[in-house]
Amino acid sequence: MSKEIILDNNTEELLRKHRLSVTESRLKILNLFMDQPGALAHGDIEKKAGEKFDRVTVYRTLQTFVEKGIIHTIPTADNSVRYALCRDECSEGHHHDHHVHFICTSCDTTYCLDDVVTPELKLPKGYVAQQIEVLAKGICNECSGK
Amino acid sequence: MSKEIILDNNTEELLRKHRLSVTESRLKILNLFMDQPGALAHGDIEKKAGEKFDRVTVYRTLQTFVEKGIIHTIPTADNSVRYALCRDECSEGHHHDHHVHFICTSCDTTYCLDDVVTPELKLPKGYVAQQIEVLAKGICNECSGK
DNA sequence: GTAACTGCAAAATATTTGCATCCTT
DNA sequence: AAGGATGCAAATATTTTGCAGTTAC
Repeated sequence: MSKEIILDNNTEELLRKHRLSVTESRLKILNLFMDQPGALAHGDIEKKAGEKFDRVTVYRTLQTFVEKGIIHTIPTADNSVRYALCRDECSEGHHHDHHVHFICTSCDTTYCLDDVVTPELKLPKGYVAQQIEVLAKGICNECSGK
Repeated sequence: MSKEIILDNNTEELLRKHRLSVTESRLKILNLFMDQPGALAHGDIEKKAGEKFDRVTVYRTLQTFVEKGIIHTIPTADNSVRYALCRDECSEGHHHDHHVHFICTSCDTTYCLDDVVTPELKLPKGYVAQQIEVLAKGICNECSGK
């Protein structure tokens, strides 16, 4: 149906832009990221996709996307690894993740707050920062309004 | 037997303060943390301890220490989990990790920069931060001087 | 002596690799 | 047609659990 063509348009273009062949798994996984505001863990993807693809494919797809700069990992204090879409400024092998990540302690959603700028840090003498990540925990927009 | 109370004084006292029984594994693992400025991953501990204790003991000891507020986990973007000593303000079930963590891309040491204050963040409307973690990557004091 | 801790074995999870087959270009 | 991607099987690695023996208090 025509609905699928429109839906896939974005993602397909994104894949081509990164010189990746357009496959069903990649389109579907990419759509999962597009369809929701937060970040996804490996497990989420297996579940949400309705156990459609192999676990190994998910691993390899995520790894490819990270390498190509389509998604990035979000640091978390617990062991879990979460992935989120990169903004346009990210390019292969060189992420610009200067936005803030926000984890809601109520609904457990992880957001990339693209518009929140990472503040300046005064580091002790001798320390030179190349990249700064900010990870905020608290109550998100959705949950605080209810 | 009566132990070398003086040597173990620091770590032993710390364990007692948290009402943990003082055992050899706990003393040794705690000493590993005391003896170096950075953070340790589970694997580091197994290695540094000279394969003295069981892997399971390390898992359980680290978990106990985290629960009691003796150490805390440090978020990292790669999958690894690292642990570092908490400052005095940390108490059971309630960490005050408002200092900055710094990972040196040269020597791969993780530091807790206790004196660097986490800056204020302006979050979008509806978002309320309860805890903010800052993770800086770059060149550390040691490495930049060489 | 009792409760808590450790170490071994084994189970449960998570991640990686090899290879034959299928799909994209 | 050629190269890359997928899926299955299996190898590794990581983390958890149960339980018997040991240690701390």
